[in-house]
Amino acid sequence: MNIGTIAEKSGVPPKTIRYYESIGLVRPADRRPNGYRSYTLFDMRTLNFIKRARSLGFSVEEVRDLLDLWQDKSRTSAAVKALAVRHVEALDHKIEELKSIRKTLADLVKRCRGDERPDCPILEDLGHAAEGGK
Amino acid sequence: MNIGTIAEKSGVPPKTIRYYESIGLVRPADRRPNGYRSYTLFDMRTLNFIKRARSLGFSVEEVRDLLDLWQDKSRTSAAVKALAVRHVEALDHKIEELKSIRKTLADLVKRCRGDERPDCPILEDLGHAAEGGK
DNA sequence: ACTTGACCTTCCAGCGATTGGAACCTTTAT
DNA sequence: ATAAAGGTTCCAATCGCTGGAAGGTCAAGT
Repeated sequence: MNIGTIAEKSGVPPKTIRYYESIGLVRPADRRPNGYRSYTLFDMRTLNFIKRARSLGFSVEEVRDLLDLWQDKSRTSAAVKALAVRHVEALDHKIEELKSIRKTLADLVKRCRGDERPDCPILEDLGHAAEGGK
Repeated sequence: MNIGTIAEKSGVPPKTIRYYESIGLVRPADRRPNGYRSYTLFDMRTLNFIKRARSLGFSVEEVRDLLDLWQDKSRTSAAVKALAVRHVEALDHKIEELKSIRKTLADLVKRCRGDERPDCPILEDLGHAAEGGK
């Protein structure tokens, strides 16, 4: 399988696959006599694993750890769970942060008339943060 | 006021202030005879405005637009509101995305025993995404 | 046989928003 | 006199790709 084929089948672009190889996230692909990378179904599974893990918001370094655990038959599920729990906590933190921002901004938006006049509570908040915030 | 002083007072690090100047987000600071940047209270207000806007999640480009509107006395509050509404929508989108990820992952975590044994629904999900996802 | 187009290769650069560090100059305090 | 603390510039790194240039290879059509 050439890189274009596995890219299409896995949904991971060729550029990204080469990038993953360059940072050692996937093992270097075998090469054909012409220099083309040659992929197997094993590589497909790995790419799908990575893609899924990335879509769940794990960083590339976390994915590296997850791949290690995946391949390590003597792993403990506790180790995997610990990694995942940390990530859920990070997600919770981020969500709360965004919700707080959203609330502040939505309040300002609600108080802004949004007409042709220049006075606007949004700009006032940003401008007066000088006094209020410090 | 030297850059260190305004940095401390505004909470924007010197490095960041110079960066903002380099991308034209703030006007180039006046220079003293020795080459040091010299700041005024006007600059303080601008930096505070930027800091507040950034803390509300506006991108630097959005902050640029907001600064323009702030300085433009003939602006309409409708223009400001439109910008803010777009940003609230972007926040909502991001929050929903993270919540969805969090839910998926929290379910997997719940189903993982987290003991000394190797079998783990989290790794199973990631590994079998190959068949399930495609 | 030749050409076109689609693939593959490598390497370098850029995105966003800083931040760190090196190498150097100036001011302030001891 | 000297050392610490501040300022200056410029280049590089972060994270996770992605785009583009310059070139080699392959399969199909004329």
